[in-house]
Amino acid sequence: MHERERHRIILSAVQEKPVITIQDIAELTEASEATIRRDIASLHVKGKLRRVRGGAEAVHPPQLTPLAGRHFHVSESENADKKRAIAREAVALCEEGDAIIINGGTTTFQMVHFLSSRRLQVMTNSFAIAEHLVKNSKSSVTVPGGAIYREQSIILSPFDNDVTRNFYGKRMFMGSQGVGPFGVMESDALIIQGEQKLINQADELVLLVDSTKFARRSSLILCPLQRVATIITDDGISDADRKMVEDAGVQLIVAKVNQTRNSVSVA
Amino acid sequence: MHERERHRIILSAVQEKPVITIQDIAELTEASEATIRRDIASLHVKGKLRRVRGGAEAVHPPQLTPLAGRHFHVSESENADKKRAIAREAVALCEEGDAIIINGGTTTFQMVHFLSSRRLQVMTNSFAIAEHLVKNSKSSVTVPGGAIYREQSIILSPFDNDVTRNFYGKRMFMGSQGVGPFGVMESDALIIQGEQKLINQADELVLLVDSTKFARRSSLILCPLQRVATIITDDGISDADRKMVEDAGVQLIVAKVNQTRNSVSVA
DNA sequence: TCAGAAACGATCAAAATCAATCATAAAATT
DNA sequence: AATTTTATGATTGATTTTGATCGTTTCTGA
Repeated sequence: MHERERHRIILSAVQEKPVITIQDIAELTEASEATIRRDIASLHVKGKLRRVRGGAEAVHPPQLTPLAGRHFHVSESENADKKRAIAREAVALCEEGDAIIINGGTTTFQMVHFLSSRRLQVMTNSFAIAEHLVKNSKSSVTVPGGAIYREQSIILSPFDNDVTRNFYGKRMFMGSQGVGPFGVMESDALIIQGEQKLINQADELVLLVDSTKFARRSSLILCPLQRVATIITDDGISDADRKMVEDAGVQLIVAKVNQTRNSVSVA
Repeated sequence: MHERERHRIILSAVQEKPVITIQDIAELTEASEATIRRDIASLHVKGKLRRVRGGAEAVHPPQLTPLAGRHFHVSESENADKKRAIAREAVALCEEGDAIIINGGTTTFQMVHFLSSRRLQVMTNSFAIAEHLVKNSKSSVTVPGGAIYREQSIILSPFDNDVTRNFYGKRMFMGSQGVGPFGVMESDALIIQGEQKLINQADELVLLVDSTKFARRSSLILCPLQRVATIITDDGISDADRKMVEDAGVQLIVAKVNQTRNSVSVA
């Protein structure tokens, strides 16, 4: 067996299991342990994996991330204050007992903080949101069936016959990658697939986007702007964008970012 | 078992329960207590957990779980060592890549510890199991759609049209309230409803019950004993019960509970 | 307070793993 | 074809890890 082939096997093995032993690979490749050690050492200096006593482990620690997915987290922290202010307004729209749908996303995730003292009927395809609400609220929580995608923390099924059909929401809350006159845009086809299903189950769509999203464009159009009943954004929105939204007949709610608590602003 | 793998298990265990004992981990990892002490000391200086007398605790404060199911947790601690030994045998039946179904329950939940270093395709109606596997394993995780019941940590839908139908498992692992010649018994009608759906999606049923369950009777019969392919229990099972199981044509696996460390048994 | 139990730290021997070396086989070069 | 280079496997001794033991400390319950 050639060196490259062994390396391929080693790297693929290290992806599958958090740690692999020298012996495992030696057996797998029918090479001697000495050779495997050299291979691992070589891959280690190339940064393809990390060498540990007894074997090797993946460079990306696949392990516990408090919520789900590192990607989810970094993106979560950007514009966190804006997103939080927007989320507060979103929750303010809800009355006790309402049935609502929350589509997964970093902005909509912020809603959980304000939902903890509420009692609603929530359907969400976000595993992270469901987890948080189950633990920290009195709301009833419903999820669609399907596989859990760690990166986006989304539950998604390729099938049409899931319980999503049996849920009806007064409102559906969703974020997006970008908004323009052409409609609501997303970049991930996977996400769109799940969103489409939910959209049909709600009367009103409420879009949660920070003001930077009006400048962003993305590749895939989720739905036309007219389908959206309300957009909630922050006070960084431009007059042009404001007009664009209102021309489309969409209600606009602008959340003040610094206003909330600790009004110790420099004023 | 290798150092990294042990560390993974320890961290995953400390996350699930606020505090874990040295013995628990020693049993879980089949390593000596001395080694676990060293591991904990090492993880302590790395700041991954906090070392306390008798074991370790999560570095993050226990985090109030007002509704996360206290019932679930207390019941979990009863017969924990037996349940864990049984769960170990259950996971040992699985081969890499297998598609399996895990029905929610306190005994089956113990399987997650041994699954953390495996890569399987898991379908489960237990929110707690799904949560743990998503965070601490590389297995693919699929859940049925429905409402989340906090008390049992179960996802349940009254509808028939969920994605459960689209999942097939080589084996289904389940616990139960009681076992007798009449069949497998449960007390909660809600649980039965969800279990019935899953049972039809698996070739083999594997029943995980500690030996006390053979004496317990319950009101509702889930399925006849003949439907079960394998029963895994602990070494407290009586000869009569053993015979009863074998007469029904069910394979019996007896997990040794105290076998692992400190073989200072009275011989 | 005291005795027994449990947990701890230190120590040592055994086992596992590693690094270094060398001989051989394969590959590449001349 | 001859020779150099490289890769591999085996061996040996060093290093690290592990498990068991023992004496000490800490906890627990009477």
